[in-house]
Amino acid sequence: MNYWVLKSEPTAYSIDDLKRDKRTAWEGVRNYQARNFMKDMAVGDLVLFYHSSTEPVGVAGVAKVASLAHPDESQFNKRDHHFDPKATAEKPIWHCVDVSFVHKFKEPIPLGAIKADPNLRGILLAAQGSRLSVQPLAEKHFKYIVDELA
DNA sequence: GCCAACGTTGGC
DNA sequence: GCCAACGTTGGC
Repeated sequence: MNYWVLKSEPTAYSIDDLKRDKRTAWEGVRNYQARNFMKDMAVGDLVLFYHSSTEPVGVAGVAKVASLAHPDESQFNKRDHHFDPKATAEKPIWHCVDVSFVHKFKEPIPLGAIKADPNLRGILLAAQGSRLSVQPLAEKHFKYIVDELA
């Protein structure tokens, strides 16, 4: 079992939206590295749901991978902001997994607390210039955040 | 709103 | 295949 971080701007899609929807396709990722990580995901993998561009930025809760990667439908939709003219149904370019809601933390764990914690040294989330919206996460870091910080 | 970091594009 | 220009991300 593997662990991951998924970032989202809460104005676009928040953990409350996921709580309401229970499950959603994680569409709109348009970065090859992030896409490749989603292809590596397995059903049941656990995910930290991270809120970016908000106050405070940080981990808002836990989600779970609910499907293997499948073609991201938004790449085919001309009206969608994430439309990709180079993608075809036969040769889709972008893939996404479904994720389901697990838990929302009472208070989000601020990025600052994650950066300051020596137990989380090396976590990709705290790395300088870490813009990737889908990131792998060490099991020990996942457990520490959920068990000790949440 | 600024800007550093990073990814992508495209001319050569 | 290099690399400058450009676009995007995302913390601050």
